[in-house]
Amino acid sequence: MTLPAQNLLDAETKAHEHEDGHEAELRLWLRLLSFSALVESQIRRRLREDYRMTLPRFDLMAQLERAEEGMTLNELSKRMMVTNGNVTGLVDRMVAEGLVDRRPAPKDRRSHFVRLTPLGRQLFQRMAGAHGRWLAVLFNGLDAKEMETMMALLAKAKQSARHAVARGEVEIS
Amino acid sequence: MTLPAQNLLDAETKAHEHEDGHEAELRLWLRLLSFSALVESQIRRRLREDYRMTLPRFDLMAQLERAEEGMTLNELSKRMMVTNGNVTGLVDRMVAEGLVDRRPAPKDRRSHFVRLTPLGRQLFQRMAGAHGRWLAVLFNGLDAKEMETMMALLAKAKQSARHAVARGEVEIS
DNA sequence: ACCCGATATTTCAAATATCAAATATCGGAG
DNA sequence: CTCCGATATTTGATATTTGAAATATCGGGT
Repeated sequence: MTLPAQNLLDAETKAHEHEDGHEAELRLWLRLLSFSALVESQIRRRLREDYRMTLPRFDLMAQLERAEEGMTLNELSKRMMVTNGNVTGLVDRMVAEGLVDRRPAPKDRRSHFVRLTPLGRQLFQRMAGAHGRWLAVLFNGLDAKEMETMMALLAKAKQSARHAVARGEVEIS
Repeated sequence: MTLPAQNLLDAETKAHEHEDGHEAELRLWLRLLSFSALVESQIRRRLREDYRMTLPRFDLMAQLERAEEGMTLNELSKRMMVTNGNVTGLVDRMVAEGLVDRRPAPKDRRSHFVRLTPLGRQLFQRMAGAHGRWLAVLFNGLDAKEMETMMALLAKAKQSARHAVARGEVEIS
């Protein structure tokens, strides 16, 4: 049996080094979020000012750029990691603007292929060049080796998160 | 005067080693985005399922948690890196739910302080614990040293981006 | 052929987000 | 004190986003 004094000490120690227990993960996550919000706001602003383009539309076009024949809405929504309904609305507006077109899939009457129109492709190419240059400026403070390290760590982190999700471990309270 | 053949070679070389020129930055940025989207979607889901809470509301509460007396809408919007109008709407809804309260600032009649209600504070504390545990599971694959490295690199990257923004370098086409 | 669970998309309501314009107040220069 | 540029917030229009439900089609088993 432990003495009352010992119990108090345990509790205090625990509360101190605990305070939550996962400080490092939280700080890392918050820092990642604030960095990406900063970069994103800049890209958003430049796209708007220089090309009258929104970031979601640009992202969608970027997905389509390498798919000559286009891809289904489903594949788009998976790659963009957004919901189906979201992509439907985005595509609707972009079709109206002539940036992409929708056509029935040949084999499967449930699905539609979306692809860049020549206009969309042409516009995207101009934007992509500028986008790359903006990123280069924003990441200017990192050298090649640091970027490589960060790539590797992000890959590892992503793997980790994927596994946790697949195993349903995030459910553990 | 260069020969036609030389011109062709130049153009080809340029196009090849160029192709954009900033591949590393782009890949790093995309990887960071996909990782954060993955983590975010998990946190969003757990908040909804376990606490009927949305991520924006949780983020707002997290900002208020350490400010006993609350803070102005302006400070909130800066910290959350979202627009003023966005915060106005969020606070409106959260006041209606009794999670936060709004009161006039004592000195400055333009501004209002927002702070957690006792109910909001109590709820946030439960959620924050779970949130930390979710993050710990998601980041499980990184050891302490790797997290530290990533923290440092993100700090450096953020500095870099800040400087670029401050100097208006992102404007360079 | 018919049923049925799975897949692809759309629809709908509500929330979130941006941007621009409007409103209110502040605080200092003259 | 008054004007005026700066600051704090709200408002309104529109776009984006989610989550859930509805619709349509697929494809295998019977």
